[in-house]
Amino acid sequence: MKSYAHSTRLLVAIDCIIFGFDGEELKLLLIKRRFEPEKGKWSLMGGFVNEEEDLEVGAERILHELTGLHNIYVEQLQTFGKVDRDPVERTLSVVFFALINIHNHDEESVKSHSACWISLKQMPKLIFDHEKMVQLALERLRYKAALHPIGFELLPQQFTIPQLQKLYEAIYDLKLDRRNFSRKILSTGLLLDTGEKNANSATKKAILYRLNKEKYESNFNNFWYFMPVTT
Amino acid sequence: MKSYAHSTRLLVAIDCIIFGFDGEELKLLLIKRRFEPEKGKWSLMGGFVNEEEDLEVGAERILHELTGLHNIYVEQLQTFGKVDRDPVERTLSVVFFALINIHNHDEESVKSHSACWISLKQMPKLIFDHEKMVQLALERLRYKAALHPIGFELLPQQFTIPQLQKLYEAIYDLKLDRRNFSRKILSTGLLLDTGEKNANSATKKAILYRLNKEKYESNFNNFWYFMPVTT
DNA sequence: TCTAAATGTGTCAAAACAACACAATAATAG
DNA sequence: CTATTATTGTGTTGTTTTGACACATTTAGA
Repeated sequence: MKSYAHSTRLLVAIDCIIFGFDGEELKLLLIKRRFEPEKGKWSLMGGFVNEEEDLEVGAERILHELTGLHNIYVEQLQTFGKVDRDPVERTLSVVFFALINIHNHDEESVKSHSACWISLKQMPKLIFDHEKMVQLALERLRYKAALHPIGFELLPQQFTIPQLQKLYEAIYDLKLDRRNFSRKILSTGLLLDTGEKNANSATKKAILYRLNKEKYESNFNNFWYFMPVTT
Repeated sequence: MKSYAHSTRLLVAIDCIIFGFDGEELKLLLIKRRFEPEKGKWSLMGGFVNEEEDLEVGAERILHELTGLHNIYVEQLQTFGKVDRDPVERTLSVVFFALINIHNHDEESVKSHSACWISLKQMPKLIFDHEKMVQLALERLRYKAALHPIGFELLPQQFTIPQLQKLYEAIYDLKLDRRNFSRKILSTGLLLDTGEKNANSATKKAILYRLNKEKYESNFNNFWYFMPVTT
């Protein structure tokens, strides 16, 4: 048997939601679409699945094409398959989201794609159902970051507790108590004191930490309770 | 423009993981595959996506075909797309999982598909990558049921607290303290006392509760902390 | 050297939690 | 009819965690 006697075969795309954090705001790397329809409009970075390519490999290819990076945090979000989601032809979109350090990317390839880091709070209109994808990705990020230590993927190797707090505040769009946050984070044992201190600070220099990799990996699938419960 | 000038179109299947609970064990509704390859082997219920059919609609169609039920709890899990996952031809599988009351299903259609409720602890070998799908679905169920009140989907309309506890113990494969569990569940306000008591009990009859729908819906996306933290 | 802004650490009362005890109910055995 | 046994409902207690808040320390710049 070489194939199933079934005719409906669909075009399959991969779209990537790329999160970054600039120290103040949560941002997305968006591109200006380079072909019709909707040419010139804001869009997620995407591409079609190749014939002999696994989905995850396709996602990495597409992410690499835009950012120049390998080995970044990627997770499959969901597949969007509404019949009319693409006006040209029915196209399934397998959506991934990625977390990267906003300062680690290839400026050239970003430029050549007319890509831009845009704050989640100033999101422009996006093509097709891409806004729904972003919405879902944000929910998933909030969900996951509240329970698993993935926030670190958005920060540099060395970071301070106040930086980490600002990140969580950006993700959840709320203010946290400095002292309680610090206590909670330190109690996880995920942070290792590097001995160094933050250089560029106008006031008291904060301690630089790095991630405790062993603890991170061994306990990744445990639940942490980073966020306060809101009932 | 009528289509994209791109040739790779893929066959897309939908596979459904159907969870049930018989009062003691967590079970899956599995079928014996009715066509080649792997004819006669255990498999998840599935089918191909129709040309003019949304993914969710396809999932409901497939679930209805096997169980005779409509309006059941369904959630998209993930899309499996390894190039060689189906030996015949590359086929994407969009996987859904469903939670149903094990006593609500059409015996006839279940029989005609040679389907069977099988305990998770006695799972047979499954075709292709279906075991991975089940594994992922179980993880997702554990994840979700710890934080959101979806367990109720597996129980009859009226249920007792000991029944609910047995359900959670089955999902997480652990023993819980009866008294602490009761206190925690009641404190959510999700349970309404029906005034009735469990009939078929050899000893003290337990209070029958039903779900507080308003609370269920309004607070569904809040986090509940049903399960103890294991750090 | 004084000020202002940010950081590190500590306190305390309230809430949540795990471990455990005891009384009430209902079928069954004697 | 009573004792036994299994199960259910509810309470107690000491410990831990949490949220709200105070105070001292560091650094750049006035």
